Amino acid sequence: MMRILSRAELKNELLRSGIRPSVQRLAIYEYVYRSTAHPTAEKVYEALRDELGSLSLTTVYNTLKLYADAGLVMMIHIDDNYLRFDGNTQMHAHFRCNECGEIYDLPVEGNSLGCLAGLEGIKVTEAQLYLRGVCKKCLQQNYIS
Amino acid sequence: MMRILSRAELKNELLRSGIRPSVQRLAIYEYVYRSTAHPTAEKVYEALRDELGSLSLTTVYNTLKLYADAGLVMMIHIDDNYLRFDGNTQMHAHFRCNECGEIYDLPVEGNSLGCLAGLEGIKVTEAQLYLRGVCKKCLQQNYIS
DNA sequence: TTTTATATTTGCAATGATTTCAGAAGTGAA
DNA sequence: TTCACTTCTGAAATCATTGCAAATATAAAA
Repeated sequence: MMRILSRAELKNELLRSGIRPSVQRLAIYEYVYRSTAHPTAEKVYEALRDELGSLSLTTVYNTLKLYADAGLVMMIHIDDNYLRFDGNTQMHAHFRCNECGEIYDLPVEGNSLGCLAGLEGIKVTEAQLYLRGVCKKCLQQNYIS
Repeated sequence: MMRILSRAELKNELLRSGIRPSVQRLAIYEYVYRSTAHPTAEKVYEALRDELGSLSLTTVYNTLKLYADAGLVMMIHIDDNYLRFDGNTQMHAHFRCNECGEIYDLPVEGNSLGCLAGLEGIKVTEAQLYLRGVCKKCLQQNYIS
């Protein structure tokens, strides 16, 4: 588990990736980095609009795309309707509850790609494991009702 | 590896799932079942339109959704731009080449979820493993040029 | 400090895959 | 044949995401 970074350290992360840390960029990075809710672009926009005084949804999309290309955030495609973003770039799986729509992180232990065959001669740069089903909370509620 | 089913057997598969095998439905099922290209709805539509004389893109979408809910086909979310479908419902991973866009199947051996923690009390109904990178063919071409 | 060049942000319009919807066509039972 | 019900169709609507050109901010040079 990596230590939680301060705002100044997040700024340095951007610089290290060759990205100039404008006010908007740092705010967007910090929000996604600290969130555990896998926010959509819209969510990031709503959360920061007031705080920043001025912000465009286009900027949010552009910036998150920039970060995804730089490997600073992960794009999560588990939702049928929109793209989500995750500031945690360490290997982990995602579980989406079909009842409540919530997305949970699942830790991955050991070699997650050990079960895969046919990787010879292929260059893998990214791996995502998505699970769906019903979460603990919804299972209990369904049982009661 | 499961035996390849005949058209009559595919029809029975539909009936067993409580789906009435109309001309359109059977054609769509058979096309996705026999394809290894992870076709989009548009692709299915183009491939069957002439053969069937009459077909609506809406029907293709509705039918594929019906099959996905019934567990007869898998929805593949690996492509940023559109939904793809896979008639192979056995556990396997998908690899998408970032250069050519091609999607390949990767066999999964053993317990693919063995590396996961935090599954207690959760009901998992679906697992998808997506990989991205550069495929063998594109790696060779990049080296030559 | 001003000028200048460049990078970033903004808001609106466009895009396009997917869905909605209401009517048409098909199907099977009586 | 009629009736009730299911399926299909095509056009219009939806809406997340992207394109674009103008506005603004920033940093370096003069």
